[in-house]
Amino acid sequence: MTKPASDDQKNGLKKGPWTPEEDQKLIDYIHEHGHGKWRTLPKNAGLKRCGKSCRLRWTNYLRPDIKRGRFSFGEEETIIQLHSVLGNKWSTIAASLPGRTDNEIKNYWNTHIKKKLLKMGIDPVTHTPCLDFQQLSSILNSSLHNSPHVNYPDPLYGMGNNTLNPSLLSLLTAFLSPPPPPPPPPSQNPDAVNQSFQQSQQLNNSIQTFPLQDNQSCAASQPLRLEPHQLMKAKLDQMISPGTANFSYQNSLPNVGQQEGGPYSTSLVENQIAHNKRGEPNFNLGSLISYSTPSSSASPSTLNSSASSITFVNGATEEERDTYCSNMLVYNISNGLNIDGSGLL
DNA sequence: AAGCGAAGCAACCGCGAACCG
DNA sequence: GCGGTTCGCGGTTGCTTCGCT
Repeated sequence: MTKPASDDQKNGLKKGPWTPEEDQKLIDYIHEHGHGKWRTLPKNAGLKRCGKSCRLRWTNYLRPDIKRGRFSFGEEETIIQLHSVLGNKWSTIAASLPGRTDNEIKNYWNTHIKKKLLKMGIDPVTHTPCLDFQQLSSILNSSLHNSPHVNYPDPLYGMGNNTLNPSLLSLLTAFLSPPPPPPPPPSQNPDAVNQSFQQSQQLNNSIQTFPLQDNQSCAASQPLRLEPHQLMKAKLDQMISPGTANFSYQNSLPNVGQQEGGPYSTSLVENQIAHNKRGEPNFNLGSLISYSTPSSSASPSTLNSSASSITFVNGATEEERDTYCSNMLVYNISNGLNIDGSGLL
């Protein structure tokens, strides 16, 4: 059965892929007359296309300022951050990425980023973890037992040299993080969009602290989340023990040690960067995490003496990320690495 | 080398907003 | 204020390419 002819076809208008000749006609016409008046443009340019098709071809493909090629790390992260604020406002997102079209970003989101977020157990719509504990546990176990690339002797450590297994900690980070506040209603106002983006940046740059609780209270409130907390605490306690941990970058990040109820001693685990076969850094989450313990002068009333806290330096500016390699999570997602950070190693 | 499915991407479609007389 | 027209956006489709068997 043949499809009925559309209005465009009845009008003798062509559909489908553009030929180089058609492209050249459109380019020549727009160079001479500028764009706009899309309705009348094709006739004036001698094209058997509808105005809509011409506009799309120009804005998505022929425009001289279009940037081609692979999305950079920064671009990908901008997309993810803006999407978490704006949702599927592709044209608004595209406005923040010079040379990229809304269509290109939309395609890239649907074919790359969305799948990888899902693979990471992150809901691409809400940008919050969508794994339950059983799924998380399953991934932890499979990473421990089945990783063909990196033989981690421990699900949370690297090769036993105080290097945290970055992927699993990123997973835990996502799993343990509270959901972000609901996004503001979408707006086409550029000022409002910029403001939303800045707020998003500020939110991401802020420090999120998750106090570790004792077993009883944790089990009582959120039994399914008990084990990761306990596990992380135990591993970090072990890692931070005197003489075994290396610290650096202490002065390079926001002052995460000054918190209400302090003073705290805060250190960042040394950032140890492996490289994959392409020579690209395979970020270690060490730079994402600081570990705080109450100093001897901390008031017991403000902080239980047996408690510790894990502080996530979640985000930071692009420059800080680039400099201190603090966003292994997004990097791994963007570069097709496995959840365990292997894949290309 | 051929067949097949998956992935990637250009292009189309429908709808709503903006514009204009 | 209203109706018609144009434009732009987001969702979807379908063709091409790639990779695996």
